[in-house]
Amino acid sequence: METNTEEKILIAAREIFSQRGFAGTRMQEIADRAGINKGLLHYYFKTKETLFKAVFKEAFLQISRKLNEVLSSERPVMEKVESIVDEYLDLLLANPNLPGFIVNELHTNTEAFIAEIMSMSERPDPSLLIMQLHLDSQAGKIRQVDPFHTVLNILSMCVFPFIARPMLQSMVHLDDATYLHLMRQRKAAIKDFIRHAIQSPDQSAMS
Amino acid sequence: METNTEEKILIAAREIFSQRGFAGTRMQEIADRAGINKGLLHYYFKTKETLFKAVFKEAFLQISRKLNEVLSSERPVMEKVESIVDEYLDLLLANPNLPGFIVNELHTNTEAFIAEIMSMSERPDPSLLIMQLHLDSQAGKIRQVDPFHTVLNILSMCVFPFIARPMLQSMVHLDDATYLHLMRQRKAAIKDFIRHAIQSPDQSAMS
DNA sequence: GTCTATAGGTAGATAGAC
DNA sequence: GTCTATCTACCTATAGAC
Repeated sequence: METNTEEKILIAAREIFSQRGFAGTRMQEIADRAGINKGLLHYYFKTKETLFKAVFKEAFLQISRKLNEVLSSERPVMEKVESIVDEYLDLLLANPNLPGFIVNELHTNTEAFIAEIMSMSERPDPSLLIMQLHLDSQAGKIRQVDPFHTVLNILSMCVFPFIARPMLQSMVHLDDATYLHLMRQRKAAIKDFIRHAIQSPDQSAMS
Repeated sequence: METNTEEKILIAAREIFSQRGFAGTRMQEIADRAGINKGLLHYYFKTKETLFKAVFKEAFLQISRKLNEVLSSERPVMEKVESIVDEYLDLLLANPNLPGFIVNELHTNTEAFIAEIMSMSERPDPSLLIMQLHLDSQAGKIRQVDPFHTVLNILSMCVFPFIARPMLQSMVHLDDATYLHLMRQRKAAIKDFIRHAIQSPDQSAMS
């Protein structure tokens, strides 16, 4: 229950920045949410940009660390793919507007700003998984697929529903509870979809 | 070659708003891009919000019209799915940052604002396709799949790569030309992926 | 460390000449 | 219709009291 001021500011800043974006955020709103005044904000974080970078870096690291963790593990390809879906969806369910925040800021801001942010943290690297898919594909262990597009398909199915949530919810008129319920079903749905999409013909005949 | 002032403004506004978002856009920047001054902007569009709504409505209509057009056609399910991928990707390739713009604004702005925008234009309605998938699934014409998640998977694979472009390009270090080249390959890659993911076991044994 | 008050700059919008 | 000049409001950041 002991939350110091700096932590209170960061908590508030995470919420506001991730919801409104950098340009749409007012320092006043962060101060209000944190239960302090504007002056104190600048005492802890000299500028709006400083505070934003702290929040964004943290968010980006959360995503990229998790992604790298699963992408670089040495397991067999289908196991690995399934663990990507499982673990990545866990992260997204716990932080539903993380990907929207990141993608939005990378899209809105200048390239210099992006480059600076990117240099702060290791980028996710899918090349090992792509290589694995390529080899297994050659060896006939999975169906002949384009490895790059396959990885992209997997990421798409996991992340997109969270980014496009407002759009999707208005399309099908789902309340928040129902939407989250569907997201929790997605792990199974995505893994099933992928399995059938990439399994070799012999195996699919057996199923 | 005859472009009147209103059209020049709209062209400039499309570019700036879709790149920087509503909050990040300066009227001055739009005026500069259009080659006119701020005063004239307000002569044609009373407020920044008026101008934004004109631009956003147009963008949203472009997406939803195309989507509805394919979603509501009366063709057999696999044909329909393939035409969604084909036609939707054509639209996205012609307007690469359309989805990022829309998703970003729906995410950043208040619910009241979103509701107002949504009421302006018919929403895309996937229920017919969901129903078709359900029936074909029951009838054994395709594999037993969850129709909702299947539709979501299809949309995800089409749209996500465009929304997450800056993120993806930095992950794999692709220049713009290479990235666009990969996007043009996606039609085939996605259709292949879907086909194998939802085809019934009998058919897959034959392939 | 925390507050109030305010400086300094910028952005949206208007007024008025041409 | 198009321009320049300006008003007004707001927002980041700082100064200074406690």
